[in-house]
Amino acid sequence: MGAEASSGLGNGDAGTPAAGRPRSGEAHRAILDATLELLQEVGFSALTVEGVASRAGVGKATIYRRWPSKLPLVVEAFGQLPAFVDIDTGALAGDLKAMLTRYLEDFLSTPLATVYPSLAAERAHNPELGQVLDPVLKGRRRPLEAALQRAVTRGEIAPSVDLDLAADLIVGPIAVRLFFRGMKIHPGMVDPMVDLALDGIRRASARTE
Amino acid sequence: MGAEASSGLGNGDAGTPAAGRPRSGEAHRAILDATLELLQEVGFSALTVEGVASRAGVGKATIYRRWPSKLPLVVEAFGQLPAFVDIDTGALAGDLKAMLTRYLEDFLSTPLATVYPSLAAERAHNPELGQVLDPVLKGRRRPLEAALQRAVTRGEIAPSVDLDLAADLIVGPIAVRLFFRGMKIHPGMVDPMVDLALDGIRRASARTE
DNA sequence: ATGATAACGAGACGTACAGTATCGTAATCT
DNA sequence: AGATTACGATACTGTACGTCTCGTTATCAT
Repeated sequence: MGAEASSGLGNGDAGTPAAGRPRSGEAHRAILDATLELLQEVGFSALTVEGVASRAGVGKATIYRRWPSKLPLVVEAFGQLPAFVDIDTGALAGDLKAMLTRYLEDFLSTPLATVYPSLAAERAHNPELGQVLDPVLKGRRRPLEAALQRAVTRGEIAPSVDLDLAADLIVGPIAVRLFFRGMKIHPGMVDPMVDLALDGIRRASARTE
Repeated sequence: MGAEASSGLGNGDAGTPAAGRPRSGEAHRAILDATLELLQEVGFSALTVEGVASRAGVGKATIYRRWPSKLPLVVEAFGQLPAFVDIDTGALAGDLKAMLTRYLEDFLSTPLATVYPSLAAERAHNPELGQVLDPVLKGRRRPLEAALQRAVTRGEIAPSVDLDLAADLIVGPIAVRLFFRGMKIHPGMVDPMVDLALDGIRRASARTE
């Protein structure tokens, strides 16, 4: 366990002299866990640092020693939420449908639906957040891009297609409905959505090949 | 003070019993204007009701007499921001490209980019907001749906196409890039985006017609 | 061992702001 | 004229951020 691939801002470790008592990894994890729990229970805007400290059994200073404010804490907690999982079915349509269906399930069992738009809202008015957030978001999309890249290799779509735009075309309708329109997306809705987007992408392939 | 009462048309409310001093339409507008100004200047999360009252030259009670909390105030101010403007060029692609280009311009000159995701974030955790917001959002989309409907009438796309989904497919990539990825969308980017989405929609037409 | 250093949980503190309540005043109705 | 209600202003309560100071504890250097 552990496998702390995402320790984030953690101490870069390079020859840290480390005088004095070292920071407690246990407290670190307890804080992130409490943050995720509370995000799920009360949502982002009602989340308080005092509540996190209390839930984690930690002093407020212990939180502020690690994160300068509430926002970066939430960003790091967000980074631990499930992202796209790469599924290789051998065909693009199958990959996308499986991956999106899986991702939608995660939305029901995690605070993703609350945290995602909150971070988007904050970044609109806080450019620094974007710099912290973008690498995380990029990592979360990677499996999607991998599936598209496989389709290119397979010859399913032309190399000339803008894969970044294609990914946005596929994810776009879901994001709009989920976040802006507040619709709950029926799993059965995924297939027609993917088909519609894929038709556009394939057509673009046919035209430019 | 105020020498308002400018002229006649008070509130011509039909049959308002209206005992006592009537509410000042001038204050109402000043509040909404101040809200929009401050949304643009400091963004949603830094907007305070006290700041709005001060900017509008109004007491806080005057605001809370009209709106039960900060959120509905912002929703109403949001409703006054520019939405899609229907442009009829005679062809769907032209309509959409013109409308989206125009809309993107509005994003640079209004607080839309800040307010939109903030409301989306709030609704995720506050169902009541959705009920207030949905009619507003629906109204803002209407020109988009009108253009798609014209295309159906014209025979450009099949009546069997899910126009609601089609609209989301067109708007989706822009929303994702604008709000979640924080990209600034070059006007020249609109055409390929519309083309890609439209290819999918037309293909669906060809298949089911 | 012994001391220097720094993190720990707890919580007091100052500041800011939401939302309510209360002023005295001003506008409108009967 | 009197009743009623909104007005701007401002005091008030409650909550939460972010800072700071406690006494304590863990780790390093000597």
